[in-house]
Amino acid sequence: MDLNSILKTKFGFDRFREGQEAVIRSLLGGADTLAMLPTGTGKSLCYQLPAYLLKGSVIVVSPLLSLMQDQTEQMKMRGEKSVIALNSFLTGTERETALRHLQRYKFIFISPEMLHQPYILSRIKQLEIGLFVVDEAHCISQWGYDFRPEYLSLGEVRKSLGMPLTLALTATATEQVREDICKYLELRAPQRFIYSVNRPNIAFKVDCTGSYREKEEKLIAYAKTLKKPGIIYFSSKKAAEEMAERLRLEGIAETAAYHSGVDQEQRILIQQQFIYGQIGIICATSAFGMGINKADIRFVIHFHFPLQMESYLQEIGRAGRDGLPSIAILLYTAGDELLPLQLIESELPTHSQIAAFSGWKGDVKDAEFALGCTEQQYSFLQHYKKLQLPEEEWTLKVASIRDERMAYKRRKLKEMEHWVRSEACRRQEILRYFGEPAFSEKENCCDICGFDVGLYEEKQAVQRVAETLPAWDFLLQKIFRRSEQNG
DNA sequence: CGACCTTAGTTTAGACTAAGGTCGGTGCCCTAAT
Repeated sequence: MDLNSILKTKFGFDRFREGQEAVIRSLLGGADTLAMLPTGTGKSLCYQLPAYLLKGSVIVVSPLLSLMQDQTEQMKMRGEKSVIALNSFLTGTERETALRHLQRYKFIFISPEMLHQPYILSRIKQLEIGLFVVDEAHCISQWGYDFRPEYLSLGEVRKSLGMPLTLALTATATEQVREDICKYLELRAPQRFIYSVNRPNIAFKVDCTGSYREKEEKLIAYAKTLKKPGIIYFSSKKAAEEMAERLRLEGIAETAAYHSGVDQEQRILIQQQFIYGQIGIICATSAFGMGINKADIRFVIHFHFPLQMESYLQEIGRAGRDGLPSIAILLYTAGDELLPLQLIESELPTHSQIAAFSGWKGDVKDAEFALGCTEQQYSFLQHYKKLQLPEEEWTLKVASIRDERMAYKRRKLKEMEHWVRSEACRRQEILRYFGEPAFSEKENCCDICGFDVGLYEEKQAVQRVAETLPAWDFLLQKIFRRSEQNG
Protein backbone atom coordinates (compact mmCIF):
# COMPACT_ATOMS: atom_id res chain seq x y z
CA MET A 1 0.00 0.00 0.00
CA ASP A 2 1.28 3.42 -0.89
CA LEU A 3 1.36 5.52 2.24
CA ASN A 4 2.82 8.49 0.41
CA SER A 5 -0.12 8.86 -1.92
CA ILE A 6 -2.56 8.82 1.01
CA LEU A 7 -0.35 11.37 2.74
CA LYS A 8 -0.57 13.57 -0.33
CA THR A 9 -4.26 13.18 -1.17
CA LYS A 10 -5.74 13.15 2.34
CA PHE A 11 -3.36 15.45 4.17
CA GLY A 12 -1.59 17.42 1.45
CA PHE A 13 1.94 16.61 2.62
CA ASP A 14 4.78 15.49 0.38
CA ARG A 15 6.75 13.61 2.96
CA PHE A 16 6.57 12.16 6.46
CA ARG A 17 8.21 13.79 9.41
CA GLU A 18 10.64 11.85 11.56
CA GLY A 19 9.00 8.87 13.18
CA GLN A 20 5.57 9.06 11.57
CA GLU A 21 6.06 6.43 8.90
CA ALA A 22 7.67 3.91 11.24
CA VAL A 23 4.80 4.23 13.72
CA ILE A 24 2.18 3.87 10.99
CA ARG A 25 3.87 0.81 9.51
CA SER A 26 4.04 -0.78 12.93
CA LEU A 27 0.29 -0.32 13.38
CA LEU A 28 -0.50 -1.59 9.92
CA GLY A 29 1.58 -4.63 10.78
CA GLY A 30 -0.88 -5.24 13.62
CA ALA A 31 1.39 -4.38 16.56
CA ASP A 32 0.37 -2.40 19.63
CA THR A 33 2.60 0.64 19.51
CA LEU A 34 4.05 3.16 21.93
CA ALA A 35 5.32 6.31 20.25
CA MET A 36 7.24 9.07 21.95
CA LEU A 37 7.67 11.78 19.35
CA PRO A 38 8.95 15.31 19.95
CA THR A 39 6.31 18.03 20.32
CA GLY A 40 5.15 19.51 17.07
CA THR A 41 6.03 16.57 14.84
CA GLY A 42 2.44 15.77 13.95
CA LYS A 43 1.52 12.99 16.30
CA SER A 44 -2.12 12.97 15.24
CA LEU A 45 -1.17 11.88 11.74
CA CYS A 46 0.04 8.63 13.28
CA TYR A 47 -3.55 7.54 13.87
CA GLN A 48 -5.38 9.59 11.26
CA LEU A 49 -3.57 8.09 8.30
CA PRO A 50 -3.81 4.40 9.20
CA ALA A 51 -7.52 4.96 9.89
CA TYR A 52 -8.05 4.96 6.14
CA LEU A 53 -6.38 1.57 5.76
CA LEU A 54 -7.88 -0.19 8.76
CA LYS A 55 -11.38 -1.58 8.99
CA GLY A 56 -13.61 -0.11 11.67
CA SER A 57 -13.66 3.01 13.79
CA VAL A 58 -10.84 4.77 15.56
CA ILE A 59 -11.40 5.58 19.24
CA VAL A 60 -9.21 8.44 20.46
CA VAL A 61 -8.93 8.85 24.22
CA SER A 62 -8.14 12.49 24.89
CA PRO A 63 -7.51 14.24 28.22
CA LEU A 64 -9.16 17.60 27.54
CA LEU A 65 -12.47 18.68 26.08
CA SER A 66 -10.81 21.67 24.41
CA LEU A 67 -8.28 19.37 22.79
CA MET A 68 -11.07 17.17 21.40
CA GLN A 69 -12.90 20.21 20.07
CA ASP A 70 -9.74 21.54 18.41
CA GLN A 71 -8.89 18.25 16.80
CA THR A 72 -12.36 17.47 15.51
CA GLU A 73 -12.57 21.03 14.17
CA GLN A 74 -9.23 20.67 12.37
CA MET A 75 -10.24 17.35 10.87
CA LYS A 76 -13.48 18.79 9.61
CA MET A 77 -11.60 21.67 8.01
CA ARG A 78 -9.41 19.11 6.29
CA GLY A 79 -12.55 17.55 4.87
CA GLU A 80 -13.03 14.61 7.22
CA LYS A 81 -16.67 14.80 8.26
CA SER A 82 -17.20 11.43 9.95
CA VAL A 83 -15.75 12.57 13.25
CA ILE A 84 -17.35 13.23 16.62
CA ALA A 85 -16.31 14.25 20.13
CA LEU A 86 -18.46 12.22 22.48
CA ASN A 87 -18.48 14.49 25.52
CA SER A 88 -20.53 16.67 27.82
CA PHE A 89 -20.68 19.45 25.22
CA LEU A 90 -23.36 17.40 23.49
CA THR A 91 -26.95 17.90 24.60
CA GLY A 92 -28.94 14.88 25.71
CA THR A 93 -30.63 14.45 22.37
CA GLU A 94 -27.45 15.05 20.36
CA ARG A 95 -25.75 12.39 22.40
CA GLU A 96 -28.59 9.92 21.92
CA THR A 97 -28.56 10.45 18.18
CA ALA A 98 -24.79 10.04 18.04
CA LEU A 99 -24.88 6.85 20.09
CA ARG A 100 -27.56 5.34 17.92
CA HIS A 101 -25.47 5.87 14.78
CA LEU A 102 -21.97 5.42 16.15
CA GLN A 103 -20.87 3.19 13.31
CA ARG A 104 -21.22 6.16 10.96
CA TYR A 105 -18.21 7.81 12.57
CA LYS A 106 -14.70 6.90 11.54
CA PHE A 107 -13.18 8.91 14.41
CA ILE A 108 -14.63 9.03 17.91
CA PHE A 109 -12.94 11.29 20.48
CA ILE A 110 -13.75 10.56 24.11
CA SER A 111 -12.47 11.16 27.66
CA PRO A 112 -11.43 8.30 29.96
CA GLU A 113 -14.28 9.24 32.31
CA MET A 114 -16.92 9.03 29.61
CA LEU A 115 -15.45 5.74 28.44
CA HIS A 116 -16.15 4.34 31.90
CA GLN A 117 -19.87 5.09 31.78
CA PRO A 118 -21.43 1.62 31.46
CA TYR A 119 -24.09 2.80 29.02
CA ILE A 120 -21.57 4.51 26.71
CA LEU A 121 -19.18 1.58 26.88
CA SER A 122 -21.94 -0.88 25.99
CA ARG A 123 -22.62 1.11 22.83
CA ILE A 124 -18.96 1.28 21.87
CA LYS A 125 -18.65 -2.46 22.45
CA GLN A 126 -21.04 -3.02 19.55
CA LEU A 127 -18.68 -1.23 17.18
CA GLU A 128 -15.94 -2.70 15.10
CA ILE A 129 -12.84 -0.96 16.40
CA GLY A 130 -9.93 -0.67 14.00
CA LEU A 131 -7.67 1.28 16.32
CA PHE A 132 -7.72 2.43 19.94
CA VAL A 133 -5.59 5.52 20.55
CA VAL A 134 -4.48 7.07 23.82
CA ASP A 135 -3.32 10.61 23.15
CA GLU A 136 -1.06 12.32 25.72
CA ALA A 137 -0.52 8.87 27.19
CA HIS A 138 1.80 10.11 29.95
CA CYS A 139 -1.43 11.23 31.67
CA ILE A 140 -1.85 7.58 32.66
CA SER A 141 1.19 7.83 34.88
CA GLN A 142 0.99 11.52 35.72
CA TRP A 143 -2.72 11.74 36.57
CA GLY A 144 -3.98 8.18 36.89
CA TYR A 145 -2.76 7.44 40.41
CA ASP A 146 -4.80 10.14 42.07
CA PHE A 147 -6.09 13.03 40.01
CA ARG A 148 -7.99 11.14 37.32
CA PRO A 149 -8.11 7.47 38.32
CA GLU A 150 -10.06 6.38 35.23
CA TYR A 151 -6.74 6.66 33.41
CA LEU A 152 -5.50 3.64 35.33
CA SER A 153 -8.44 1.52 34.23
CA LEU A 154 -8.04 1.97 30.48
CA GLY A 155 -6.63 -1.55 30.32
CA GLU A 156 -9.93 -2.90 31.61
CA VAL A 157 -11.76 -0.86 29.01
CA ARG A 158 -9.52 -2.34 26.33
CA LYS A 159 -10.29 -5.83 27.56
CA SER A 160 -14.01 -5.28 27.48
CA LEU A 161 -13.60 -3.99 23.93
CA GLY A 162 -11.83 -7.18 22.92
CA MET A 163 -8.24 -5.92 23.07
CA PRO A 164 -8.27 -3.74 19.93
CA LEU A 165 -5.06 -2.68 18.19
CA THR A 166 -3.70 0.19 20.30
CA LEU A 167 -1.48 3.23 19.85
CA ALA A 168 -0.18 5.23 22.83
CA LEU A 169 1.18 8.69 21.98
CA THR A 170 3.27 11.04 24.10
CA ALA A 171 6.04 13.60 23.83
CA THR A 172 7.70 13.31 27.22
CA ALA A 173 8.06 10.11 29.20
CA THR A 174 10.87 8.57 31.19
CA GLU A 175 11.48 4.84 30.98
CA GLN A 176 9.36 4.33 34.08
CA VAL A 177 6.45 6.30 32.66
CA ARG A 178 6.67 4.28 29.44
CA GLU A 179 6.50 1.12 31.53
CA ASP A 180 3.42 2.46 33.30
CA ILE A 181 1.74 3.21 29.98
CA CYS A 182 2.33 -0.31 28.64
CA LYS A 183 1.34 -1.90 31.94
CA TYR A 184 -1.91 -0.03 32.53
CA LEU A 185 -3.03 -0.29 28.92
CA GLU A 186 -2.11 -3.98 29.01
CA LEU A 187 -0.36 -3.74 25.65
CA ARG A 188 0.80 -7.01 24.11
CA ALA A 189 4.46 -7.01 23.12
CA PRO A 190 4.32 -3.34 22.13
CA GLN A 191 6.57 -1.88 19.47
CA ARG A 192 8.29 1.19 20.86
CA PHE A 193 9.37 4.22 18.90
CA ILE A 194 11.27 6.54 21.17
CA TYR A 195 12.78 9.77 19.92
CA SER A 196 14.98 12.20 21.81
CA VAL A 197 13.48 14.79 24.15
CA ASN A 198 16.40 17.08 23.33
CA ARG A 199 15.50 20.42 21.80
CA PRO A 200 18.82 21.90 20.72
CA ASN A 201 17.38 25.36 19.99
CA ILE A 202 16.15 25.84 23.56
CA ALA A 203 18.75 27.22 25.98
CA PHE A 204 18.42 26.66 29.73
CA LYS A 205 18.99 29.06 32.54
CA VAL A 206 18.50 28.67 36.27
CA ASP A 207 18.48 32.11 37.84
CA CYS A 208 18.96 32.15 41.62
CA THR A 209 17.66 35.14 43.53
CA GLY A 210 18.06 36.14 47.16
CA SER A 211 14.46 37.00 47.93
CA TYR A 212 10.92 36.87 46.64
CA ARG A 213 11.00 40.60 45.84
CA GLU A 214 14.20 40.27 43.89
CA LYS A 215 12.65 37.41 41.97
CA GLU A 216 9.69 39.57 41.01
CA GLU A 217 11.99 42.36 39.83
CA LYS A 218 14.04 39.93 37.75
CA LEU A 219 10.90 38.52 36.20
CA ILE A 220 9.71 41.98 35.20
CA ALA A 221 13.10 42.74 33.70
CA TYR A 222 12.95 39.53 31.65
CA ALA A 223 9.43 40.32 30.52
CA LYS A 224 10.64 43.69 29.28
CA THR A 225 13.78 42.57 27.51
CA LEU A 226 13.11 39.10 26.13
CA LYS A 227 11.71 38.49 22.67
CA LYS A 228 8.04 37.70 22.81
CA PRO A 229 5.75 35.79 22.73
CA GLY A 230 6.37 33.92 25.95
CA ILE A 231 4.76 32.00 28.79
CA ILE A 232 5.38 32.53 32.49
CA TYR A 233 4.34 29.62 34.68
CA PHE A 234 3.14 30.00 38.29
CA SER A 235 1.98 27.47 40.87
CA SER A 236 -0.72 29.78 42.13
CA LYS A 237 -3.66 31.35 40.31
CA LYS A 238 -3.43 34.44 42.42
CA ALA A 239 0.25 34.99 41.71
CA ALA A 240 -0.44 34.57 37.98
CA GLU A 241 -3.23 37.17 38.15
CA GLU A 242 -1.19 39.63 40.16
CA MET A 243 1.86 39.39 37.96
CA ALA A 244 -0.24 39.84 34.81
CA GLU A 245 -1.65 43.02 36.34
CA ARG A 246 1.79 44.17 37.44
CA LEU A 247 3.23 43.66 33.97
CA ARG A 248 0.41 45.68 32.45
CA LEU A 249 1.21 48.48 34.90
CA GLU A 250 4.84 48.23 33.85
CA GLY A 251 3.77 48.98 30.33
CA ILE A 252 3.59 45.49 28.86
CA ALA A 253 0.05 45.83 27.66
CA GLU A 254 -0.42 42.58 25.81
CA THR A 255 -0.43 40.39 28.87
CA ALA A 256 -3.10 38.02 30.15
CA ALA A 257 -3.56 35.55 32.99
CA TYR A 258 -4.76 31.99 32.32
CA HIS A 259 -5.80 29.42 34.90
CA SER A 260 -8.68 27.14 35.80
CA GLY A 261 -10.50 29.96 37.59
CA VAL A 262 -10.88 31.97 34.38
CA ASP A 263 -14.19 31.12 32.76
CA GLN A 264 -14.20 28.82 29.76
CA GLU A 265 -15.15 31.43 27.19
CA GLN A 266 -12.45 33.83 28.35
CA ARG A 267 -9.89 31.00 28.32
CA ILE A 268 -10.63 30.21 24.70
CA LEU A 269 -10.43 33.88 23.79
CA ILE A 270 -7.04 34.32 25.49
CA GLN A 271 -5.70 31.17 23.89
CA GLN A 272 -6.80 32.33 20.43
CA GLN A 273 -5.41 35.83 20.92
CA PHE A 274 -2.10 34.36 22.03
CA ILE A 275 -1.96 32.09 19.00
CA TYR A 276 -2.71 35.00 16.65
CA GLY A 277 -0.11 37.25 18.25
CA GLN A 278 -2.41 39.75 19.95
CA ILE A 279 -1.18 38.68 23.38
CA GLY A 280 2.57 38.66 23.97
CA ILE A 281 2.84 37.17 27.45
CA ILE A 282 0.64 34.67 29.24
CA CYS A 283 0.90 34.36 33.01
CA ALA A 284 -0.37 30.86 33.50
CA THR A 285 -0.73 27.92 35.84
CA SER A 286 -0.29 24.37 34.62
CA ALA A 287 -3.78 24.61 33.12
CA PHE A 288 -2.24 26.28 30.07
CA GLY A 289 -0.38 24.53 27.35
CA MET A 290 -1.62 21.12 26.36
CA GLY A 291 -2.64 21.23 22.73
CA ILE A 292 -1.31 24.75 22.14
CA ASN A 293 -0.05 24.75 18.58
CA LYS A 294 2.09 27.84 18.37
CA ALA A 295 5.45 27.55 16.70
CA ASP A 296 7.12 30.84 17.65
CA ILE A 297 7.05 30.93 21.45
CA ARG A 298 10.42 32.48 22.35
CA PHE A 299 10.60 32.00 26.10
CA VAL A 300 9.12 29.97 28.94
CA ILE A 301 9.84 31.22 32.44
CA HIS A 302 9.05 29.38 35.66
CA PHE A 303 8.38 31.68 38.57
CA HIS A 304 7.60 28.80 40.93
CA PHE A 305 9.24 25.44 41.39
CA PRO A 306 8.07 22.61 39.10
CA LEU A 307 6.86 19.35 40.67
CA GLN A 308 8.99 17.09 38.51
CA MET A 309 11.30 17.00 35.52
CA GLU A 310 8.66 15.58 33.17
CA SER A 311 6.18 18.37 33.70
CA TYR A 312 9.00 20.92 33.50
CA LEU A 313 10.07 19.49 30.15
CA GLN A 314 6.53 19.46 28.84
CA GLU A 315 6.13 23.11 29.75
CA ILE A 316 9.40 24.38 28.34
CA GLY A 317 8.90 22.15 25.28
CA ARG A 318 6.21 24.58 24.15
CA ALA A 319 8.94 27.04 23.21
CA GLY A 320 10.71 27.17 19.87
CA ARG A 321 8.82 24.64 17.80
CA ASP A 322 9.90 26.63 14.74
CA GLY A 323 13.50 25.67 15.53
CA LEU A 324 14.61 29.25 16.21
CA PRO A 325 16.56 30.19 19.34
CA SER A 326 14.39 30.13 22.44
CA ILE A 327 15.06 30.17 26.15
CA ALA A 328 13.78 28.42 29.26
CA ILE A 329 14.43 30.25 32.51
CA LEU A 330 13.76 28.91 35.98
CA LEU A 331 13.74 31.52 38.75
CA TYR A 332 14.79 30.04 42.05
CA THR A 333 14.91 31.35 45.60
CA ALA A 334 16.01 29.08 48.44
CA GLY A 335 12.93 27.46 49.95
CA ASP A 336 10.94 27.45 46.72
CA GLU A 337 10.66 23.68 46.84
CA LEU A 338 8.44 23.92 49.93
CA LEU A 339 5.43 25.03 47.92
CA PRO A 340 5.35 21.96 45.65
CA LEU A 341 5.99 19.83 48.72
CA GLN A 342 2.83 21.25 50.25
CA LEU A 343 0.92 20.56 47.05
CA ILE A 344 2.12 16.96 47.06
CA GLU A 345 1.00 16.50 50.66
CA SER A 346 -2.53 17.59 49.82
CA GLU A 347 -2.80 15.20 46.88
CA LEU A 348 -3.09 12.00 48.86
CA PRO A 349 -5.29 11.10 51.84
CA THR A 350 -3.71 10.84 55.29
CA HIS A 351 -3.54 7.54 57.18
CA SER A 352 -6.35 8.62 59.46
CA GLN A 353 -8.51 9.51 56.48
CA ILE A 354 -7.84 6.09 54.98
CA ALA A 355 -8.77 4.35 58.24
CA ALA A 356 -11.89 6.48 58.66
CA PHE A 357 -12.97 5.82 55.07
CA SER A 358 -12.44 2.10 55.53
CA GLY A 359 -14.77 2.02 58.53
CA TRP A 360 -17.25 4.48 57.07
CA LYS A 361 -20.81 3.32 57.75
CA GLY A 362 -22.83 6.24 56.38
CA ASP A 363 -23.66 7.19 52.82
CA VAL A 364 -20.49 7.09 50.70
CA LYS A 365 -21.35 10.47 49.23
CA ASP A 366 -21.06 12.08 52.67
CA ALA A 367 -17.63 10.60 53.36
CA GLU A 368 -15.73 13.20 51.33
CA PHE A 369 -17.09 16.05 53.42
CA ALA A 370 -17.11 14.23 56.77
CA LEU A 371 -13.47 13.16 56.45
CA GLY A 372 -12.37 16.60 55.34
CA CYS A 373 -10.99 15.23 52.08
CA THR A 374 -10.15 17.24 49.03
CA GLU A 375 -11.84 15.96 45.90
CA GLN A 376 -8.57 14.41 44.87
CA GLN A 377 -8.01 12.59 48.12
CA TYR A 378 -11.54 11.28 47.89
CA SER A 379 -11.13 10.02 44.34
CA PHE A 380 -8.02 8.13 45.44
CA LEU A 381 -9.98 6.41 48.23
CA GLN A 382 -12.90 5.76 45.93
CA HIS A 383 -10.64 4.22 43.30
CA TYR A 384 -9.12 1.68 45.68
CA LYS A 385 -12.48 0.73 47.17
CA LYS A 386 -12.74 -1.90 44.47
CA LEU A 387 -9.91 -3.89 46.10
CA GLN A 388 -12.67 -5.46 48.20
CA LEU A 389 -10.60 -6.53 51.18
CA PRO A 390 -11.72 -6.86 54.80
CA GLU A 391 -11.67 -3.53 56.62
CA GLU A 392 -8.33 -3.84 58.39
CA GLU A 393 -6.52 -5.40 55.49
CA TRP A 394 -7.86 -2.72 53.17
CA THR A 395 -6.63 0.04 55.46
CA LEU A 396 -3.14 -1.45 55.57
CA LYS A 397 -2.99 -2.08 51.85
CA VAL A 398 -4.24 1.35 50.83
CA ALA A 399 -2.00 3.05 53.39
CA SER A 400 0.99 1.29 51.89
CA ILE A 401 -0.03 2.24 48.35
CA ARG A 402 -0.39 5.80 49.57
CA ASP A 403 3.02 5.82 51.25
CA GLU A 404 4.66 4.39 48.17
CA ARG A 405 3.06 7.02 45.99
CA MET A 406 4.03 9.81 48.36
CA ALA A 407 7.64 8.61 48.41
CA TYR A 408 7.62 8.52 44.62
CA LYS A 409 6.37 12.10 44.38
CA ARG A 410 8.92 13.31 46.88
CA ARG A 411 11.63 11.53 44.94
CA LYS A 412 10.50 13.28 41.74
CA LEU A 413 10.69 16.62 43.49
CA LYS A 414 14.17 15.80 44.81
CA GLU A 415 15.30 15.04 41.26
CA MET A 416 14.07 18.45 40.19
CA GLU A 417 15.96 20.04 43.08
CA HIS A 418 19.06 18.13 42.11
CA TRP A 419 18.84 19.49 38.58
CA VAL A 420 18.48 23.06 39.82
CA ARG A 421 21.43 22.79 42.20
CA SER A 422 23.67 20.83 39.87
CA GLU A 423 26.72 22.47 38.38
CA ALA A 424 26.81 20.16 35.38
CA CYS A 425 25.46 21.03 31.96
CA ARG A 426 21.67 21.40 32.19
CA ARG A 427 21.05 19.66 28.90
CA GLN A 428 23.28 16.68 29.68
CA GLU A 429 21.53 16.27 33.01
CA ILE A 430 18.12 16.20 31.35
CA LEU A 431 19.26 13.69 28.76
CA ARG A 432 20.77 11.56 31.50
CA TYR A 433 17.48 11.72 33.38
CA PHE A 434 15.59 10.48 30.33
CA GLY A 435 18.15 7.76 29.73
CA GLU A 436 19.56 9.26 26.55
CA PRO A 437 23.14 9.48 25.33
CA ALA A 438 25.04 12.76 25.72
CA PHE A 439 24.74 15.61 23.24
CA SER A 440 27.98 17.16 22.09
CA GLU A 441 26.91 20.63 20.90
CA LYS A 442 27.82 23.20 23.55
CA GLU A 443 26.95 26.43 21.79
CA ASN A 444 24.00 28.34 23.26
CA CYS A 445 23.33 25.48 25.59
CA CYS A 446 22.77 26.61 29.16
CA ASP A 447 23.94 28.89 31.96
CA ILE A 448 26.67 26.39 32.83
CA CYS A 449 28.08 25.98 29.29
CA GLY A 450 27.28 29.56 28.31
CA PHE A 451 25.09 31.21 25.70
CA ASP A 452 24.63 34.48 23.89
CA VAL A 453 21.95 36.39 25.80
CA GLY A 454 21.47 38.75 22.89
CA LEU A 455 19.94 35.95 20.86
CA TYR A 456 16.89 35.99 23.07
CA GLU A 457 16.44 39.70 23.64
CA GLU A 458 14.28 42.14 21.78
CA LYS A 459 16.55 44.35 19.64
CA GLN A 460 14.15 47.25 19.71
CA ALA A 461 10.53 47.90 20.42
CA VAL A 462 8.61 46.19 17.67
CA GLN A 463 5.60 47.95 16.29
CA ARG A 464 3.10 45.26 15.55
CA VAL A 465 0.94 45.91 12.53
CA ALA A 466 -2.68 44.97 12.83
CA GLU A 467 -2.99 42.07 10.44
CA THR A 468 -6.09 40.37 9.22
CA LEU A 469 -7.35 38.99 12.47
CA PRO A 470 -10.33 36.76 13.06
CA ALA A 471 -13.48 38.31 14.43
CA TRP A 472 -13.48 36.92 17.96
CA ASP A 473 -17.11 37.54 18.72
CA PHE A 474 -18.07 35.51 15.69
CA LEU A 475 -15.70 32.69 16.53
CA LEU A 476 -16.82 32.51 20.12
CA GLN A 477 -20.42 32.57 19.05
CA LYS A 478 -19.74 29.56 16.89
CA ILE A 479 -18.05 27.70 19.71
CA PHE A 480 -20.73 28.58 22.23
CA ARG A 481 -23.70 28.37 19.96
CA ARG A 482 -25.29 25.86 22.33
CA SER A 483 -25.28 28.07 25.38
CA GLU A 484 -26.98 30.74 23.29
CA GLN A 485 -29.63 28.34 22.11
CA ASN A 486 -30.26 27.21 25.65
CA GLY A 487 -30.03 30.62 27.25
C1' DC B 1 8.01 30.42 51.32
C1' DG B 2 4.43 34.36 51.06
C1' DA B 3 -0.40 35.87 51.24
C1' DC B 4 -4.31 35.83 53.65
C1' DC B 5 -7.58 34.84 57.34
C1' DT B 6 -8.95 34.08 62.10
C1' DT B 7 -8.24 34.50 66.93
C1' DA B 8 -6.64 36.49 71.20
C1' DG B 9 -5.25 40.28 73.82
C1' DT B 10 -5.52 45.03 75.14
C1' DT B 11 -8.60 47.86 77.12
C1' DT B 12 -13.04 49.86 78.52
C1' DA B 13 -15.90 50.01 72.89
C1' DG B 14 -14.81 49.80 68.53
C1' DA B 15 -10.61 49.07 66.73
C1' DC B 16 -5.76 48.13 66.67
C1' DT B 17 -1.76 44.63 66.58
C1' DA B 18 0.59 40.35 67.15
C1' DA B 19 0.42 35.56 66.95
C1' DG B 20 -1.06 31.43 64.92
C1' DG B 21 -3.07 28.64 61.31
C1' DT B 22 -4.15 27.46 56.50
C1' DC B 23 -3.52 27.29 51.71
C1' DG B 24 -1.45 27.15 47.26
C1' DG B 25 -2.01 23.33 40.75
C1' DT B 26 -3.80 20.26 36.84
C1' DG B 27 -10.42 17.91 34.66
C1' DC B 28 -13.63 14.87 33.62
C1' DC B 29 -18.59 13.70 34.88
C1' DC B 30 -24.71 15.03 35.53
C1' DT B 31 -26.28 14.16 40.84
C1' DA B 32 -31.86 16.51 40.94
C1' DA B 33 -35.32 20.25 41.15
C1' DT B 34 -37.21 24.34 38.72
